[in-house]
Amino acid sequence: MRIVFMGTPAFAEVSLRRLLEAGFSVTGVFTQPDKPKDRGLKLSHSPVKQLALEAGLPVFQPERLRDGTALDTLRSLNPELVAVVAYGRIIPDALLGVPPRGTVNIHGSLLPKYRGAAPVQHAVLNGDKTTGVCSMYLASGLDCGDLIHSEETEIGEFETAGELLGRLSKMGAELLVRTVRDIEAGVAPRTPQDCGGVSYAPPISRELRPIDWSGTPRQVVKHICGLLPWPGATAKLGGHVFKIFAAEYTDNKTDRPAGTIVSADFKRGLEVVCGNGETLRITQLQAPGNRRMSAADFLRGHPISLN
RNA sequence: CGCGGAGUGGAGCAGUCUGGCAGCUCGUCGGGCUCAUAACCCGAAGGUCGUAGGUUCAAAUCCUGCCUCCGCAA
Repeated sequence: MRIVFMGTPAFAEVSLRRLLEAGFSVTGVFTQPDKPKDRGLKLSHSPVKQLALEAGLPVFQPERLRDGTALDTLRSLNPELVAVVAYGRIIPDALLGVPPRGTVNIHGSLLPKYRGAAPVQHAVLNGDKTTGVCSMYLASGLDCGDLIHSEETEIGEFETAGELLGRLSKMGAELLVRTVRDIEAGVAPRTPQDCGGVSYAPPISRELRPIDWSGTPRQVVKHICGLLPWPGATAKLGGHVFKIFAAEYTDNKTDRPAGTIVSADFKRGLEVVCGNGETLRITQLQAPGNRRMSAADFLRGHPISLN
């Protein structure tokens, strides 16, 4: 089976690695163009490109997919199947028509729930107890193709989107291998999505960062977890805006208003009132320009006064 | 040359501008007090101030090179 792989971030890299381990013939890899990144704006390439280079696979990084060049490239690779995992672009219909066995995609949710760019983050943000991954045929339209396989998993109470993404990437990789094998054997199922259950998971943006203390402690925790590792939920406490990494539930209740700091010492921790009067203890945070540390450590050197 | 911050006992920080005894809040160890404590009191150990040079009577502090770490932005 000649496969062309399209993908970009770490989530996709796991799938490509698994495909190669499973012995499939990957004849070309499409990934997003290199971009200036990090301190010094060094040009860096995607995890998928990194792996492709190590594996000696041809890498293609078209700036645009609709100018005909990408189509010619894909045709010249003569794939039987195209596998897309978090490529970061809509694949034009013209490209979908190239591989005779179709174009398959791994998506980080149980479609039709959470179509779009950030299914994993939204599953966490919404406080869902479970989510999953699924494989599907790519069709024109956002994540609306026919389903092939899916697998469900529970979301940990304090599991971050990043951690969940890591787990789902492994599940997705296994699912991809299984899917490709089934297609190869001609036994892959094909089920249209249930249009009644459609919901969307738009890209995560920085505007989502500020914590709304009027929510329940669980909602706040889910907000924190859903925005990690990026962009991170923020809270204004004692005059500074902190990035919040972790919090834990307490047994305390108070009638003070939401957002009030009820304790800020390294013994009791940094405890903040939520909407229903229950409090949440912030355990890991990061001050501007500083690195991440425990709330207790931070308070040793930066006392916050209660008022 | 994208912008910026930081390296100081085990932790988090102050001190650097204006050079002059190594400091704060904790932790650790020993002792004490209390019905009790995430409480209090007394005492102790623990630091080549990232590194190499320079200036100086004197450098954590000023100058120069280097190393390491981190934030923002993408």
